[in-house]
Amino acid sequence: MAETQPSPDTAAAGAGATQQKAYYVTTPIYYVTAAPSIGSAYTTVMGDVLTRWHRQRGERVWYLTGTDEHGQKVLRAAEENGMSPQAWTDQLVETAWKPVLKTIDAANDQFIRTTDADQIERVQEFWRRLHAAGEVYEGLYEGPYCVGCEEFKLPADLYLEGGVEYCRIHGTPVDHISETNYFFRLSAYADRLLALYESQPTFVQPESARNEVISFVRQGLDDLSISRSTFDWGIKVPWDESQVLYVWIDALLNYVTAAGYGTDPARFDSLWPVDVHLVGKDILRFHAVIWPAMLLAAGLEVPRQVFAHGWLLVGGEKMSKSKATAIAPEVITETFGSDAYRYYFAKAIAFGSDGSFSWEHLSAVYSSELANGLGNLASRVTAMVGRYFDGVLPASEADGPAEKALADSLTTTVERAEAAIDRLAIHEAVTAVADFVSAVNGYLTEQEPWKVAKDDSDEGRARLATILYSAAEALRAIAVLHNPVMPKTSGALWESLGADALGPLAEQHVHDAGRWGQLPAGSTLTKGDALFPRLADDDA
RNA sequence: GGCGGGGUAGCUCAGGUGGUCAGAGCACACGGCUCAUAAUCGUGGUGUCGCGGGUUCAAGUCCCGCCCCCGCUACCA
Repeated sequence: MAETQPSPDTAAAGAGATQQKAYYVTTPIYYVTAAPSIGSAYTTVMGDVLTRWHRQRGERVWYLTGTDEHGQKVLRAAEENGMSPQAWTDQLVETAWKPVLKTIDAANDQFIRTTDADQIERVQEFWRRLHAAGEVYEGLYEGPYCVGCEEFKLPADLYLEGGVEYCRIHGTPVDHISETNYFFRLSAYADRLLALYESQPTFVQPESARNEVISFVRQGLDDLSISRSTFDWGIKVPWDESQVLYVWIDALLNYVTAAGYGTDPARFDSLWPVDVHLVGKDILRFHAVIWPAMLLAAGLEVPRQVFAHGWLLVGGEKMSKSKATAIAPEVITETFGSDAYRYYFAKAIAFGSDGSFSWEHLSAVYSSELANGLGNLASRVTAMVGRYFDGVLPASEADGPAEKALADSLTTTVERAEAAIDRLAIHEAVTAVADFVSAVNGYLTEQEPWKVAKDDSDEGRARLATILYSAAEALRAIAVLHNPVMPKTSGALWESLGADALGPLAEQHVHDAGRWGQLPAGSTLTKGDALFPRLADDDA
């Protein structure tokens, strides 16, 4: 996989050209302590649907994902596996994190690693500047330290007994020690952050996330320790090589490094500020508090939005690796394919809320909506055009109220979906299209083309032609509108409709998808393999 | 403890400024149809809207109390 895949329009812009600001979206940089689960893949899929949708509006888009590889946990995992941390992350990234992008069919434009030489250099430069500007000072970090763990502990990792704090892992009393660290003057930014949340109300979304962030900052902010001296797997503090930067403090900067900060001003101007940082709500604070403060300190623009999605719940609980409820994406795609995988997560879970995952639900959605709904619709339409018109799409000559209603329904569908995408209500956008699929199935059942086909009169033939043309035209729009969610299936549908005359599917703009009558008469329709094969009993 | 979110049909969830707000999808039952992946379309029931009080002509919808679940309450990411 290429680190950077310039999109066609990037290349077309040419050197020196003033580029339109791209719609820039990021996933978190995933922490590589283990292989990816459907939890991390969920974020990537949602970002992928969102960015594919924007691309299909004809916008210039940049979609970034990547991995976060420093810190004590990674170091420890590497040691447990008898490897150097670099070798450990190298193999995990290559064998697990990059391949999962293919598994879920993500079309990211770039993949950044926090261990990339470029990233390291930019991070050091960034902090050198803040240090020089007086935003960083040397201080004492004090906290409970467990000798057994060889690390500072969090309050949650301790229990109190007889007024003494014990480490939960070792059951031994912790020491209170201090080390010299460097601190970022985060406390100085509380007011500016609150002003930001106020003046840019959608900076943190959804509302529940915004409220949590605001209430957190209102409590006041302490300065942030940004360096560690007890281990060395990290980026060296540029003015004090005995310390490494705290992992988040280097990781967050990936979003600007990837955009060309400090290396490519023109590129940076065309990408920054980021339009949306997609994050899980567990890492909201880093993105909604610390990150904008860092940017403000550096005199850079803050993100336009940080959007926190919910947990995937399995059996009512947050999916977790320790409870063995974590599911690898490929376990699902092996049975259902990447398109159904994407469709399920994009539609069945309200983006921004927690969502329940279950195999039963996944199977039910696949069967009813994809196999029986969309797949069967494509099947019946192509079969009838084949049977009654030898596979050649007839012209629509006898439009009536039913066709008008269908076309109107499509117009509404596009409006609904577009509006939903603008609010990042991705599930609503997909639902709008799914509802239209149902409407087309209803249209066919009501128009009964198989009965009209028995009428050999000119009027009968014209009516039959109109019904089948309309159904095929509706499928054309469905292919376009579902392409961001299910690119493989939509491509197959596009092909089976013989829609190539309209150009490549990816170049069909969503806002134009509702214009009725685009599919040319005379197109050759072929009934290919089932778009979504029925599940075998043991899969359901 | 404080703050925030939530407890609504078998399942997943909408609704929530008080009066067709008792809903959708799935599942289930019955009927239509037979072009299609035994698919599709229509119809139908299901619920003390967490518990107990209160305000009101009228309360899932407002007020009070209580129970339960989840998140946040800073440096694991």
